[in-house]
Amino acid sequence: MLDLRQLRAEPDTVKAAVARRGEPTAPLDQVMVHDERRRAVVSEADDLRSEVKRISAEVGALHRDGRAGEADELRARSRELGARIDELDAEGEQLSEWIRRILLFVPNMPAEDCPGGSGPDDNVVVRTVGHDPSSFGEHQRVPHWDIGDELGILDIDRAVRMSGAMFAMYRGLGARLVRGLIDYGLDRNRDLYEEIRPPTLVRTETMTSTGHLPKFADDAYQLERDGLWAIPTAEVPLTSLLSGEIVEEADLPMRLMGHTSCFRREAGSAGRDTRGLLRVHEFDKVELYGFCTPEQAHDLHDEILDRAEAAIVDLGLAYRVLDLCTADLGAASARTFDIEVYAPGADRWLEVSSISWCRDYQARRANVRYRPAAGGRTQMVHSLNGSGLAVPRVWAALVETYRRPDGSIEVPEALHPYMGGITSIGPR
RNA sequence: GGAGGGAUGGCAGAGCGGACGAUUGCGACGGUCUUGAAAACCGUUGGGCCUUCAAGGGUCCCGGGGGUUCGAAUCCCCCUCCCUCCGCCA
Repeated sequence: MLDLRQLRAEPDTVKAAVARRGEPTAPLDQVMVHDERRRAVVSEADDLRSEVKRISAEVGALHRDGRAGEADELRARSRELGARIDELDAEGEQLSEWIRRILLFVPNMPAEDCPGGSGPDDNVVVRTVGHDPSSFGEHQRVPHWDIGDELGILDIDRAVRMSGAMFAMYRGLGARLVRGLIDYGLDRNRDLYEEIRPPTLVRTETMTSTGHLPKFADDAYQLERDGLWAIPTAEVPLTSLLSGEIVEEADLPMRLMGHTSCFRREAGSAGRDTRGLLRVHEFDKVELYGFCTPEQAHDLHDEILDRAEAAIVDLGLAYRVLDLCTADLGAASARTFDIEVYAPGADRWLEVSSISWCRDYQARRANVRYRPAAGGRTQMVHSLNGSGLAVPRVWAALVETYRRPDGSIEVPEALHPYMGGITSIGPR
C-alpha cells in the first residue's frame, strides 16, 4: 500500500511514479479528496469529544458534592454532542474505508532506476551466462517430459488422472532429485538465513499483506469453508511473520528462508505452457526473504540476487538475468530482477527466480515497523524476496542440459552430496 | 465436536462505573554514589490519528466488534484467540 502521507505531501511525484507503470492515477485523486474530508471530520469529532470529557468531569464533580440535581443541563448538552460525534465518526469511518479500498488496488511505485516499458519485450537483459543456446548437442534437444517418460522419473499422465491438468508427479530418482534440490537450496544459504517452515494455508489478511489479495484472488486456491487460502509462495507467510510487530533496528536486516509447496491456479494461463513442468499448479520452492531498513535495501537486494544466481551457476545451467521494466513489475514490487534458465530440450527460457524489492509497500499492509536506533518515530521496514530455488523448472532445465548421448542423465557435482552419492540417472 | 476458565503496557500482575493510558513489581535505559562494578537512591521507559517549522496541544487504543451511560479497562451482547478436561486423531 502506498504511503498516504507521501501522497499528501508530494502528490505529483507519487502519481508520476504510478503512471510509469501505465496505471491510471484517477484513484489517487479520489483518495486525496476523501483524505482531506476525513481529516476535517476527525478534527471536528476530536474537538467535540474533548468537550464531552470536560462535561463528564463536571458531572462527576457535582455527584461527589451531592449536587447531582444540577447536572441535568450538562447531561443534555453532552448527549447532543454525542449524537453529533456519532455522525462524524460514521462519516470518518466510511471515508477511511473508501481510502483503504482504493489504495489496496493501487500497485507500488517503481524505483527511479527501474527501466520504463510497456510489456515483457521491454525487460532489459542484464547479462547472459553459460552456453549459447546454439551450443547444445542433439542429445540435449529432448524435452524433459520425454526424458521423464524414458527414465521413469516423471509421471505427468498419472498426476493428471489424480488432480487434473498441470499437476506433476516425480518418481524414483526424479523424486529424489526434487528432495535434493530443496536441500541444496536451503543448505547453501544456511550461513545467514534462518530456515522457516511456515503454514501453507493462511488467512485472507495474510494474503492481502503481500498484495496477492484483493486484486489477484483468481490466481489463488481458496478454502472457502474455512476462510483460508493456499499460499502461492512462502513470501506470503514470511511477510506476515512480524505483522503488527515493532522490531529494533539492531535486529535488521532479518534474513529468512523457507521451503514450501506453492499453489497457483494460473487462471490466465490455461492452455499455455501446458507441457511437462513448464507451468504447474503445485510445486516446491525455496524462498529467500529479508526485512531491512530503507538504507539496507539496495545491498540486500543485490545479495539475494547474487545468491539466487549462484545457485544456478553452481548447477552449471545456462541462464540470463533480466531487469524487469515498469510494465512487467509485480504489483508489490518497486524493482525486480528475474533469472531465467535455458532449457535446451524445450528450447525455452524458463523463469526460475524473481527477486523483488517491495520497499515498504508490503510492510505497510502487514504493519511491520522498526524503531530507529537514533530514536524518533517508528518506521515501516522494507521487505525483499526472491526464489532461492524453484524446483520444477530447475529440474526440467537440469535433466535436459545434463542428458548424455546414451539417454542417461549426469548428476551435476554440486548435487552429489544431496543424491546420496548417485552420479547418474539411467533407465530403471 | 462438548464442558469450563482466561485475554490489561517488554514481562508479571492490580484495578471491576467517575480525577485511569491505567497502582505496583521485574526488566531496560539515563543519572547520583564508586578506582571499577554491585547494592542503594533519583529519573525515564507503548502505539495510532489530527494539528504543528518545532515545541506543544487534542483525541483514540486495557484481545476484536457492537450496546448501555453525561461518563466504560470496569456493566451487557457477539466474535476471535489461548488454557484445562472429555471426545476424535497423524
